[in-house]
Amino acid sequence: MHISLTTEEEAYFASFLQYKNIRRKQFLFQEGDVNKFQAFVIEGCLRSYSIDRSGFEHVLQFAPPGWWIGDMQSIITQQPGTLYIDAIDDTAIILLFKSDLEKIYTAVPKFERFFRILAENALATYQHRLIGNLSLSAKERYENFCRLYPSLIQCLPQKQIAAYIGVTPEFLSKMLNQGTAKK
Amino acid sequence: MHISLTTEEEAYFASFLQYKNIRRKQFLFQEGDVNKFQAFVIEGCLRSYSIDRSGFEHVLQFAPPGWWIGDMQSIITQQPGTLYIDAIDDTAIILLFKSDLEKIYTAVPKFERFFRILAENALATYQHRLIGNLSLSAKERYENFCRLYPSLIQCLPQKQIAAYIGVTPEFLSKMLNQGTAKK
DNA sequence: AAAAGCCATTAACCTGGATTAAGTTTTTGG
DNA sequence: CCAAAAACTTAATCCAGGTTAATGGCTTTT
Repeated sequence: MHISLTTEEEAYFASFLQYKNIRRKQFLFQEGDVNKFQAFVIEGCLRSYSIDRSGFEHVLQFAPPGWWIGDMQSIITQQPGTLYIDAIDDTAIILLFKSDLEKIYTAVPKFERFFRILAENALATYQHRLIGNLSLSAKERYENFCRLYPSLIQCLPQKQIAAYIGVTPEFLSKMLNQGTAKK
Repeated sequence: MHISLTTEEEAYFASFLQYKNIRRKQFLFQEGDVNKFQAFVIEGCLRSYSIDRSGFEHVLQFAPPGWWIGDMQSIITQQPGTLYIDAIDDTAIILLFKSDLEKIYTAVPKFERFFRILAENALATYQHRLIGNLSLSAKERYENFCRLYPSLIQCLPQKQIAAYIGVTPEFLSKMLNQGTAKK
């Protein structure tokens, strides 16, 4: 994806990767920690979210297989983060530490390109979601969600979807059950 | 900022920059165009926004001096964009074309780093704003806005601020005038 | 200097979604 | 396999913020 590597470059990169398993409901990262790595999901699913002062969760991102996740603000500044990241299912991930990534950038500048492209794509995705949150109704945001994460609709508790699109679980339930004509 | 350059590198980079002036209310970019450049603001102020199907504007970004602006989605994919970009005041900008930027990346890989860091910072900013839109009241979003763009509060019409924080101009006006004790 | 817009304000009324508080079903961990 | 915890549903009530519309002050255009 995005760049092509020699076998040595691949091996060099792979030498920094750390494999890890996380059990359902366990935390990878909590508010107040300094986030020192990005995580790449191989199997299962992670989520990042914040908890507001009333105790409600707001989901920033789900990470099914193939997605990267981390508390970007904290990774960049190396200050304590504001997000939580935990596992929705038992999950297998690869960790890539910021300190290693900096070595990699120096040794193989091609990786700057790879992560630049990654960041630019993510940026465009968040801009699109923000516009959606400013201009669309709850139902339309739900439909967008279904388009973005088709694999997750079946396996995700409704309240997680509610926390992503920005409504209460009660409202989402009402919304889904009144489009349905009932005998 | 972010990287250090030799004088040759600086000159090489500068050779691609195109200076341009835009008059207040004129468009730099419109929905349906393919965005072929990023713009860097030297003086004045630009804004990017979308128009929803009811005709309401939603501001994605303001760009006072020192900020970059563009329709990221369109720049990446080179497909027609969904945003509008216009000038709030008479504005001086520098254009950097995507096609030139690709040459620059190849010639001086350091620039990959520069724009990676730029994209990562922007990404963290949008994540933060999204969390705010999910968890904060209109008044708190207004206060955040004042913190983010202190230089703009005075010179920006209220309806633009409303379109950024996600409320109607009528509601913003009500909100601002009822905290104030009158006589 | 009249006309035409644009912007801010105010006020009465409306509504999408929140809150609260049950009750029911499903999941899960032991 | 069972008890407890999560997750989902329903319904009544409430409210932040939207809608509509009228008014008056600026600014721009002619």
